[in-house]
Amino acid sequence: MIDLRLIREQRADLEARLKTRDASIDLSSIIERDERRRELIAQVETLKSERNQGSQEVGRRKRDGEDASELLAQLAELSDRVTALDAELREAQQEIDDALALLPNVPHPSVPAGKKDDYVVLKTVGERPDASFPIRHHLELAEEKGILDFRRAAELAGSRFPMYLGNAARLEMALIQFMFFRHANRGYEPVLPPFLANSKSFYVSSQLPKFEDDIYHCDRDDLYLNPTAESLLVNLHRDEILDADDLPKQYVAYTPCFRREAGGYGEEERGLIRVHQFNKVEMFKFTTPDSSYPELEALIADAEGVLEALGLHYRVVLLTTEDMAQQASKTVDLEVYLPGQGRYYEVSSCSNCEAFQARRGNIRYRPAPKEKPLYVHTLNGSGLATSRLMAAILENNQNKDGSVRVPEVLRPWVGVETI
RNA sequence: GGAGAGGUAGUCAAGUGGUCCAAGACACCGGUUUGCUAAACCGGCGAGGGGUUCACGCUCCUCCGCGAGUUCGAAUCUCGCCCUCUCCGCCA
Repeated sequence: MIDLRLIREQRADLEARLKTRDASIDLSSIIERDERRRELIAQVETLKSERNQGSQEVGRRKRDGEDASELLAQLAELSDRVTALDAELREAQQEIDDALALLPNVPHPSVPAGKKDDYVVLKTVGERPDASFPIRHHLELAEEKGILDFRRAAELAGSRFPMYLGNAARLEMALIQFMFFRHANRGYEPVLPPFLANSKSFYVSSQLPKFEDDIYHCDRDDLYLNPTAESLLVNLHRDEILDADDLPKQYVAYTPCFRREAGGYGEEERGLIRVHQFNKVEMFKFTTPDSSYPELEALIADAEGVLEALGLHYRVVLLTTEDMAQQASKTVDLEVYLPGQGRYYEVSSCSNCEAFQARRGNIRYRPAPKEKPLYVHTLNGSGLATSRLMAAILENNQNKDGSVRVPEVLRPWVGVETI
């Protein structure tokens, strides 16, 4: 969430920047409630101070055997007023918190203002595959080979759940292993977190309260299924004050990801493009504020390294203000080209959330001994999501006879050169 | 799931209704002494919020797992919940 003090002190500038994300944003009601809140604080604290002094006087009189009955009556009345004002204050605070929870993060100045399609292509790497023969859609090809079976998966769980069989299962596990160990061997602490978590955790990541419809919920236990390990990893240091010397702290996790995709999807997202369950290797960093943007560049480079190692053609895209997730200040996507679809698809999203999540999760660091703790910056990046990678490999590495070349780096796990 | 014990500041830990405005120790920071290191001694040392100040600061409120309640007053009493440990049950 955004710092309330900043809203109070730099309202005009802040509001202008937020409107580039959502033109309907208006900070006036938050400002008014904050003024009311501070008035109440001043009143209630004066009364509490009086009450505390009075109560101490009661204690003294009782010890000294003096009469305190008149004072007690006054204090009882005082205490009632405190209770009433406290309730009013709580309400004002809650209204402010609720409003703040829905505001998006302030976009970084380098982020282009505009709609989804106004994205900026920062660079393009590699070449599209040789189109001397018609490339087949990954779904047709995989079903023909019997290595992807959505029909049987639907019997188990409904539509849009994948079932990998045989060489697809091997390839999927190989991708996970390859990416997980690659990052783990390059300075990211490996983590296998719980795959379910409570509402507080998803509030910190900012999936809640705004995007509740997008995630699965287990009613009986009041737990949510992980939609992205970002949500889990950001909670790793919740309510902690980290040592400046330990920053940046960087982690890599493997988790399955579950998404309801409540909005639905069209024909162009057949197959593995948009599914309720997919596997993802996620990178996450906790950094100091002044190093978070250099760390974002490093994060993007680490994600790119995977695509380069797999030999896939991709481009790097800077998202616009309207297209970013609520918590992000700046987001760069890696998009891989799928010749079967004739377009690029996101396989990684790397964001700097600055202090937005840190403030929600109370994640701080101490710049130097004795100095006041400050909020860290948090960054997340897929490194990468497997389902679309699988589609990318099936389409990009296709041979004329329908066989598929297994990328060199995955062969130790897959065990064969072609599928 | 059942029974019991517990949760206090960075760590350990005292505290069972009123100078608790949370003792003490360790760790950490500064200083004194000192061939060096160490030790000893002295001092400092939690967080959030409000007010005030150019600022250093001063001042008030809140926080003893979380949330309600009783009371003039709660770390302390009551209720609910969460977590940890031990034992039992179940189980990959």
